[in-house]
Amino acid sequence: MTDATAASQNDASGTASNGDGSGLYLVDGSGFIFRAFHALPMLTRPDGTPVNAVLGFSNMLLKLLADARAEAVAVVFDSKRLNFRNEFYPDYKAHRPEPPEELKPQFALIREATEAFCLPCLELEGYEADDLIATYARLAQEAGRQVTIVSSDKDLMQLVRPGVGMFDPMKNKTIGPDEVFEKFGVAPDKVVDVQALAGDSVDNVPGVPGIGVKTAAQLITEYGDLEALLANADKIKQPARRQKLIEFAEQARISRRLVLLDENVPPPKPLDELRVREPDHQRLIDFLRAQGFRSIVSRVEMEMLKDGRIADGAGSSAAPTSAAPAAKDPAAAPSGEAGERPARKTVLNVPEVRYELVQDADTLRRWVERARETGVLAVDTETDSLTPATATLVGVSLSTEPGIACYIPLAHGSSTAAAGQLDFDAPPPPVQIPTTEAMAILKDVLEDPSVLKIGHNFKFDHQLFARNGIAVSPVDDSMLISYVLDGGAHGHGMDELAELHLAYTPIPFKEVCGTGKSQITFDRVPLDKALAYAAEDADITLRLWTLLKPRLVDDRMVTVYETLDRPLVPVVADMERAGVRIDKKALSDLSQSLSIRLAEIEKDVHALAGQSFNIGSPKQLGEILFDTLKLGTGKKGKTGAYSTDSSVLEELAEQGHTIAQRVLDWRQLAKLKSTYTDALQEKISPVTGRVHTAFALAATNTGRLSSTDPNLQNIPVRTEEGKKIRRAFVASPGHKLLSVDYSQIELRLVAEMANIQALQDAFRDGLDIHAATAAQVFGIPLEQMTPDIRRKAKAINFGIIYGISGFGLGRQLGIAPGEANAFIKTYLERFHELKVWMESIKSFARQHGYVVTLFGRRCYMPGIQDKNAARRAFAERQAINAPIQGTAADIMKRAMNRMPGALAAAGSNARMLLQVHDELLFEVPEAEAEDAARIVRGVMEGAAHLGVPLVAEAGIGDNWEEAH
DNA sequence: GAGATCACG
DNA sequence: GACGTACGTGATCTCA
Repeated sequence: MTDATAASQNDASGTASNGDGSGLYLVDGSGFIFRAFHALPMLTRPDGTPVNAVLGFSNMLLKLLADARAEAVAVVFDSKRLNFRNEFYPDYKAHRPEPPEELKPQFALIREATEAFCLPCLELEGYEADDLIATYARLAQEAGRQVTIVSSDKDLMQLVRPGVGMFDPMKNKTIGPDEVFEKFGVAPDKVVDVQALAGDSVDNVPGVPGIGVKTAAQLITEYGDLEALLANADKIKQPARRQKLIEFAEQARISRRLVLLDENVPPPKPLDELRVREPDHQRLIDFLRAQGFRSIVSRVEMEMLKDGRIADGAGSSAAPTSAAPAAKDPAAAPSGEAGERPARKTVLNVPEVRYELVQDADTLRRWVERARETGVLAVDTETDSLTPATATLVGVSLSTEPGIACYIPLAHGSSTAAAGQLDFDAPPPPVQIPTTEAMAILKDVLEDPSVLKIGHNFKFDHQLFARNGIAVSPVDDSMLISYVLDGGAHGHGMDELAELHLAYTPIPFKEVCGTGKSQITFDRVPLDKALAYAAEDADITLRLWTLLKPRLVDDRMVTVYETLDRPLVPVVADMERAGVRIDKKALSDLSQSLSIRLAEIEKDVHALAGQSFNIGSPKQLGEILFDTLKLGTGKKGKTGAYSTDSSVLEELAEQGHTIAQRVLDWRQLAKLKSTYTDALQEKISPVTGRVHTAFALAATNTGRLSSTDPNLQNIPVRTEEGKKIRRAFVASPGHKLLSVDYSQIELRLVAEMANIQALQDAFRDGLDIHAATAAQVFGIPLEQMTPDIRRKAKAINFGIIYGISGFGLGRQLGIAPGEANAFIKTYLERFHELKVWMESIKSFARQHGYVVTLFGRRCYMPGIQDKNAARRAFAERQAINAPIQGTAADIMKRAMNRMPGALAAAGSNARMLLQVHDELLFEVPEAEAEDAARIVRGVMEGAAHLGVPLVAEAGIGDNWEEAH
C-alpha cells in the first residue's frame, strides 16, 4: 500500500484527526489485555512467563503508531482498588472471577510495554479506565482535538459523538454512530438509558428483569429517555412489562448510574502533556527482546536501519531524519504549536512501498533481471477461480525485495462490461502483455535453479505455471514454513500471518472483488486496485519469508520442512491437477432414486408423528419426539435443545419406536444425497470432465492433509448405500483404479514409539493384531478367541490411539465406565511400557507446550496448561494422539514424495490421484496395474525403517469401491 | 455465523 | 474431588 493510500484509508475510516498533530488516541489498556489474552494462543518467554497478551498489546501499539501518524497516544488502565460505583452498589462487577493465572504477571509487563513505547500511562485510584477515558475525551474535545477511543467495549459507546470516535483494534474496525445504533438500537447519547433497562450480567448491572436490548431500545425510542419512560410506565400496554417497569424503577435508575461514565474525574496528567512523542527505540527494542518477541524486534530494527539509526549505535539520540523533524522532540518544541507540525512519519511506519504496473515486455524483462541479481523472487498469481486446475490466469505479481513489487495483468477485461457480454460502449480492455509472451519471459527465471521462488501456498501457483509449460523450481513456501514452525499455535493464511508478524492488515479480497451475489472475478477488477492488492500479496509473502525462514535453523526444523512438507508442493499440485473421474450418470440416477425414497420416508414419519414437520430440523424433531409423542424424557444439550443425534435415535429405535428408525433412515439418505450425489455432480469440471479437490497442506494440528471443495477424504464406504457412491469414482477407459493403504499404521506406531515389546512381536509375527491383544489382555488363547472379545480388544486399541478414557471406551462398547476402566488397567499392565510412554508425552507437552512426532514435527498444544481440568484433560488426550497421528502423516508424506520418482524410474504411467490419510489412490493403464501395485507397496512399506514392519495392501478395480 | 449432525481416517 | 470426555478433519442444514 502506498502512503497516499494509507492516509486516505485513515481519513475514510474517520479515525484520523485534522492531520495537524492535535488528535488524541486513548487506548483502553485494561480492556485490551483481557481480549488479547483470550484471543491469542498462549506464548511464554524462555523463563516461562506467559506473554501472549503482552505480544498482542505490543503489536497493537506498533500498528497504532504506524497508522496514527501525527497523533498522540495515551494508554488508560483501571485502578486495582474498588471504584466509586461500589459505594452505592456493592455488587457491581461482583461476579468477576479472578483473572487467569497466566494473565496476572502480564498486567505489570503491559505497563512496562507502555513505558517502553514512551507512551503515557493514565490511571486513577477509585475510577475505572472508562471514566478516565470519558474525562479526557471531554477535555480534548473542548480543546478542539479529535479523539479516537481504542477499544471495543460497549460501555464506552456512550461517548461516541462528533469529534469522538472509537476503533476496535482486534477487528480493525471503526465504531461510529452507525455501529453504536446497530448494537443498541439508539443513538450514542441514549445508550446509557438502554443499558439501564437491559442491564449487563457480566458487570452485574441488574437492569429491569425481562427487558433486553431490543425492548429497551424500542421503549427509549418511544419515550425519549429513562426518566420519561419511568414517569409514563403506567401507560405501557403489555401488563407484564408495565408491572416490571414500575416495580424495578429504582433498580433501573441505579443501573443507569452504574453504566454512566464520569466525565469529571480529576485528570492525573494535564491534557497538554498528551502530545506526540518520539519513541526511545533502544529502550523499546531492549524491552521487546527481553520478552523474546523476535519478529517484532527485527521489524523495528529494520525500520531503524532504513533511517540510519542503528549504524551509529544511537537510539533516540540519533539525528532526526527529514521524515521526523526536530519539532517532534517535546523538549525542543513548545506545546501549542501543533498546528504547524507536519504529519509524523515514525520509524515504526510500514516502509515506503513502490508498486509498479507492468504492461510491456521490456519492463517485465527488467523485473526478471532484478530477480537474477537478488536471487529471490516472490511470486503470486491471480485467477478467476479457486480451482487452479481449471482457472484462467488473470495476472502475476512479483516482488524482489520488501516494498518493491509489481503486477503484470494478463487477462483483464473491461471492468464495466459483464464477462462474455458484448457491449460496444464499454471501454476497451487495458494494454497487456500477451499471456504466452509473458510466460516465455518468466519461464527462464521461474525455472532458473539459482533464483529461489517464494510463494504463499505455492501449490496453487505451481499448477497454473505447470499448465503453461513452466516447472517452477526451486520453491520456498512461506505458508509451509509457518506450518512447520508453529503448527497448532495458529493458522497460516497470509492475512493472519501478516497481522501476527507484521502488524499489518492486507487489503481484504472482498474489498477488491466484493462479496456474495455482486462478487466479481479478478479479471474485472480495475488495474489500479488490482495492482494495490496483488503486488501487496507478493510483497507480504517476501516479508514473511524473510522473517520465518531463519527460524527454521534456529528452531531446528529444517529437516522437517526440507524432507516432508517442501517437496510435497509439486507432488500434491500434480494430484489436484490430475483430478478424478466421476460417473455423472450413476450419481444422477442415485440422486433420483434417493429423492423418491426420501419422499416416501418423509410421508411415513409425518404419519407416525401425526403431523407434518421438517425432519431436517433437529429442533422440530426433538419437540415432536419428546414433547408431542413423549418417547422418553430426552436429554438436552448446552443450548437447551433436545439432542436427536444417531445415538439417541438408535436407543429409541431399539425400544421399538418405528419413527426413530425411519428418521435414522431419512437422515442417512438425506446426507448422502445433499453432500455427495447432488454436490459432487456440480463439482465436475466442464474443462477436464473430472473432479479436482484441493488438499490443504497447512490446515491440521497433526501434520495430516485435509481435502476441500469437495472433500474427497470422506466419501462413504461403511454402509451399502454409501458404497454405491464410491462406485461412481471410476477409472478412465483403458485404465484401472489402484488403491493401496497402510495396515494398522497407527497401532504399529504406538508399538514402535512406546517400545512395547509384546505388541512389536505380534506385528513382527504378522498376527491378527486385535485378536493377539485380546489374547494378551484377557488371557485367552488365540484358538479360543471369540468375535466379541476381539471386538473389545479392537476398541481398546483404538482407544489408546485417541488418548484413552474409561468413559469414552465404555460408551464405545456400551459398558459401564468402571468396567471399561478395568479393561484399560489390565491392558496397561500387560503393555506396561505404554503407561510410561503416555506419562512422558504428557510431561513433555506440559514442559514445552508441544509434542513431537518420530520425524521431528512439532504439534503445539495450547490447552495443556489450562487451569480448567476438563480442557487440560482434553489437551492431554490430544498430546497422546498427535505424535501417533502425526507420525503416520509424516510417513505417508515420505511415501508420496518418493512416489513420482519411483514410478518414473520403473517406467510406470500410474498417476497418483488422492490421499486419504492412510490410503493412496492411483489411476493406471490396465496392463500396468499389477506392476504399479508392487511399486507403490514397496515405496509405502519402505517409507520408514522401524522396529515394526510397515505393511501396505493393494486393491485393483474399475471403480474405487472395487479397488478399496 | 453458530450449532448440530454425520461422512471419512 | 472436580472437571466432562474418546483423536483428527469438512460439508450441509437450520435458525437466530
